[in-house]
Amino acid sequence: MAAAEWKVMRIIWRYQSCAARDVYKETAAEFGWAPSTAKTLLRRLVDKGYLQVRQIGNSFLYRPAEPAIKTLAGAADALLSNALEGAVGPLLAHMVKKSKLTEEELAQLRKLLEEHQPREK
Amino acid sequence: MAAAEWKVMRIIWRYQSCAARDVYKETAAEFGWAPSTAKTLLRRLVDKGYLQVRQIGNSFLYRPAEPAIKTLAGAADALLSNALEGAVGPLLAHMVKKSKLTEEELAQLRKLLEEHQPREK
DNA sequence: ACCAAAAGACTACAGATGTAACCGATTTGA
DNA sequence: TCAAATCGGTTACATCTGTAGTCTTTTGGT
Repeated sequence: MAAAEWKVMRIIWRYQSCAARDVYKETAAEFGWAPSTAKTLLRRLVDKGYLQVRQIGNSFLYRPAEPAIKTLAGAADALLSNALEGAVGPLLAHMVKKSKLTEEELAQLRKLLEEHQPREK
Repeated sequence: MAAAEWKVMRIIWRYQSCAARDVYKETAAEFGWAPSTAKTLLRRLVDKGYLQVRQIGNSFLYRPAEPAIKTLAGAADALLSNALEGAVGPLLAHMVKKSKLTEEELAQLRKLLEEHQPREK
């Protein structure tokens, strides 16, 4: 998924489900896109299976084809396997440093690390 | 950076510094690429500033323009800002679950999480 | 000194991405 | 009811990516 497509996905996730118009209202305001740009992106996301559409009267309702976390996890996996094939530690460290995390998220991550079987060196 | 480019970067990182021939030997063996494919990728990576070249005799020596971790961190940052703009927790959790980490890496991550200032909810 | 091998440079071309105009159908406000 | 706004669909086009052929120059071997 390319950057412009992520922008559209984020909007859809926020709305949970919305019409083309909602999307291009936002992309116009946020990025100055022409409506047709948003429409093209929506079509491509449907083609790729990231979005589903349902017709409502003369108009269409877009919604994510799968839960956001699944899509995100897929992207993360692509990065991991594309980029480093195994040497993930330092990258995770970097991401933890740069991220804003809530107390619950921190707790969950600590728990995961406790449970994590270390790999032999 | 696209998938094919990552493949080349990984080879260069492994060699630290190498000639075009080393790269296309590997890409031929691993992915069945024609030598020219590897050469094109090398050129593009130089154009984009990911690789530096130095001439050695009639030939060129390629090496990373910046430390691998910096390139990787950049890619991770792009994913974070492209994809989710803030809601990193569940993604990190996913990555931790899927990763193989050494004992040292686990320790470092635990330490980072200890020190991490939680964000207000 | 010559020729085959190898290096890098240039060119190619299909598919993906970023960005958008135009078009015909329909809804709707006046 | 009639024109304006809107909808989704189709088409466009420049750039980037994946993959590779060709050309010219260098060079190592004989």
